[in-house]
Amino acid sequence: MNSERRKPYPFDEIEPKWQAIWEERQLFHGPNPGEKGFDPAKPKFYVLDMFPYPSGAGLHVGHPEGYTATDIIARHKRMRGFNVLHPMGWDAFGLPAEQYAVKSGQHPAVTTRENVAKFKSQLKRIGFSYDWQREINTTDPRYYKWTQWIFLQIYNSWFNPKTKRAEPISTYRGADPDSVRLAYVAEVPVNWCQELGTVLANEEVVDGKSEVGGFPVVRRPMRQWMLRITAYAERLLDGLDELDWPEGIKLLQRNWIGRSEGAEIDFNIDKSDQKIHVFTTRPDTLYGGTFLVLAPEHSLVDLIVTEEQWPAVRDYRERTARKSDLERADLSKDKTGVFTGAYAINPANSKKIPIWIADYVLIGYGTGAIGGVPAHDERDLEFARKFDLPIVEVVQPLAEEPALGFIGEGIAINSPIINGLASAEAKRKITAWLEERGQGKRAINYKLRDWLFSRQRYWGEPFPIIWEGYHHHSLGESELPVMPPALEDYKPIGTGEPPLARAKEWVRYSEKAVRETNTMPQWAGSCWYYLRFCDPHNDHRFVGKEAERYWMGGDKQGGVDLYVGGTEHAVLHLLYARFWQKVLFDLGYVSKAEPFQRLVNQGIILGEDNQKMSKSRGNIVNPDDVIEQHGADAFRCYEMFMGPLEQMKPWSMRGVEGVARFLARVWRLLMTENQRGEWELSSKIKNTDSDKAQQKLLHATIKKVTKDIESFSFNTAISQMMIFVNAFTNVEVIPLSEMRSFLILLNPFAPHIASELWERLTTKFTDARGDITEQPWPGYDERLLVEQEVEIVIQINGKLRDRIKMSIAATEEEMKTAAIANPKIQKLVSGKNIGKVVVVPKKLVNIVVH
RNA sequence: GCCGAUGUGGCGAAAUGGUAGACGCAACGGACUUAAAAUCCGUUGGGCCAUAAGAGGCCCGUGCCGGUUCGAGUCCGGCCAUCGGCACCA
Repeated sequence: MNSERRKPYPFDEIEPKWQAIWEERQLFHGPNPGEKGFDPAKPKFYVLDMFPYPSGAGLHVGHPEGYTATDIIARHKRMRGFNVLHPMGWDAFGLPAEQYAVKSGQHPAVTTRENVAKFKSQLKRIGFSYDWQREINTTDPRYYKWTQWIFLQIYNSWFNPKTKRAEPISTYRGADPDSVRLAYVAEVPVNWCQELGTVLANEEVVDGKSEVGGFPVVRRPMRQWMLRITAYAERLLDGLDELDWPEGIKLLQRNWIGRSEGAEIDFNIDKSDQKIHVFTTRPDTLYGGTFLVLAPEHSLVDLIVTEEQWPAVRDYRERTARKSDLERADLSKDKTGVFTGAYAINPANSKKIPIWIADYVLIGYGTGAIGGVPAHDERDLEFARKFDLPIVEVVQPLAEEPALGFIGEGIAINSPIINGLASAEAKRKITAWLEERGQGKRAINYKLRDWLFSRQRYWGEPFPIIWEGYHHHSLGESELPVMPPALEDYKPIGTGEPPLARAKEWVRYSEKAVRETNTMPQWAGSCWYYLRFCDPHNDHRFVGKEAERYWMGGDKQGGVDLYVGGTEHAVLHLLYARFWQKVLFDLGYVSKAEPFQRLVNQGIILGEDNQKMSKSRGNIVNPDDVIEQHGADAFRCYEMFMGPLEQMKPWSMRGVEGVARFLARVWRLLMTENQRGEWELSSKIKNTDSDKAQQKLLHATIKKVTKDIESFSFNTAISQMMIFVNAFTNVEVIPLSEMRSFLILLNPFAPHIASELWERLTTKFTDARGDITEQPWPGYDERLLVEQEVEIVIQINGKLRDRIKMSIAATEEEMKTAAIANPKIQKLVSGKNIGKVVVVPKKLVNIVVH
């Protein structure tokens, strides 16, 4: 006897069978315009998953959560007559493959190929209906050729502040085009990670440590490629309003962009021609400005510091430079700083105020200089108290509270020009006053920084750039793709020079020119992959015009109609991709300014212990094991049945079993086991009419499942299907057409079992043709859902007291009369005064008594 | 510190301002079986009353406190807790 427990239904046979059929018939290929099989009458629907980084660990249960949701939508939309684009690919440049290469000497491409193969087989095993003809891989030269090409478009563009659009650099009339390109080189303080041997984007640094690996990150000035994303700050912010995204994600992006309105004020320096520009959101507090603070790295420091103060300033700057971001941001520590010896003139009252440097002022925000207003800013107050600087109150709070330390809006005091004005008015007036005198202007500031776009890594896209001395030039389109050289050693050099610099032959481009040796960050490939999916094999263009217009165009709905993925990309990928899309839009290459019309985030799946899954906790669930035991359909359905998609929720193996039982019940509803232990179609299935109650249940089920799919309530859709199946256990006759309709509803969730049962029905009955995937989605008849009799709830003062059955047609008056006449109610209200009686038709009667 | 999300049985969760706990898990009881598994049937928020039994009845209950309403898990105000994001952003 086989010791292995018998499978409750033969998912291990039918799942591979249907996966092979789908592949062989290429059922899920969505044709492009002009392609064979393209039907222009069908509306398009582009449903996209965030493509994975194919790590060596393989798929975890978090990936298929979003993927199952999009698969349900994709299968549903196809059955509703849409031409569906549902692709999958690989975001395969990245650190793990490179680090493995450093250790093993194996080329990252080999590791990547293996990992992709594993991921792909795992995804296929779950039965996702991807159009595999459109598979892409960001590390494929045929793909990154176009990533490099897009970089060249960015490099060869500038942002025209008049039109607020990117334009070809040839339209720039200034002297130095290199100073305005959207891709430029700058010597900037960057996040340098010694351990990784590379610089990182702000977005890749978490709590002063690298997001990958958790290694310390320090600030260090280096020459790097930057993308001028700040030029798009306003448009990136405004564009959010029109998007159908979770408000929380929009907010994260808004906060990341961090728009502040205020003024830039020019302070003259005593005994110097230099001016210090200061950004403030509170120009109304100018009279309270009793000192200035520059960031230690501020370029004016060298010019204004007095001889006497120079040693202290130099010392302080050195100490600051050594600090990691984490140390510098440590709020618990005291404020530190050094007096420069120089003084500025407060333009409001012409008073001389001292200029300090302090590391609580950041070089990266605003102008890297602030006006210290200690009475109305916590940090300035702390600083002033520590160094005994004067404090002047200039805002009177409206409520009874002390003015000192008050940071809200109130009434201006001790400020001759604006005394008595409310803060908002005071801001306007003082800004206008400054503007008249050429001492300042209205200004908007963003937290968003330009995007540090170069990395000192091997496993990334090389830049299509060459250098002649200190001048960079772009390579021609015909020279793409620029492929990385073969290397023996992938290790970072450690000095900040990229590993590509080792390939001396490759670096030498010509007599005079050398290649850029930095590579692009991992985000580059994912910034435009959704475009490539529209036309993945095009050798002449990054995406064909017609294909782009068809899939990414459209009127109200546009671009990717539905994008599903985790919140971890809220400010990284999703911001970068929007930025590239806008540049390409400005240059006329794409139809829409926004790539992702609708975004849905799936929640994190926790381990059974309610903790985040991790190797160290040993609570990781491997999808392969689940599929082995319960089948892909059960796996899919469980992932959807766990709870609302967006919500964080713990895994439960018991829960999987429950859903597996449901699918087994579906199987046994239509199949019985004969003497020889073979499954055959149940003889109870008859091609006859269903009874009233069954009909009603079916139509209620169609309605609920349809609506729930549309609203992403997959868990309740499955509940409804369970109710449907439960109603048919132990019935004598199983009506064929009801089962047909039910299988269609089940198909997006559990496509293998639905396909198999459909096929088995079709071999015996001739009422339908073709595979289940070709069937149209069933409609429902609202009239069948209407009850003849409804249960009316009777409440007294809002409390449930009794229920009665009444005809659906009962009038409000009849309901009221029946409720009051009810003996139980009579007993309860006797001796009391009946007041208002609220009647909700078909639902309830509430009697108010006192 | 600021911003956001979430709080409902033993557990995952359902509930257009109108019967709280659908559906599933777990648990318990029963049928089938030599036995177990599987399957099927039933019970299952808490407390109290009642009864030979079967019914039946009452009170409390959606994090806490208040409010609006005939009626609040749902709306409003204030708190608490958990999770996530940002964090000296001038």
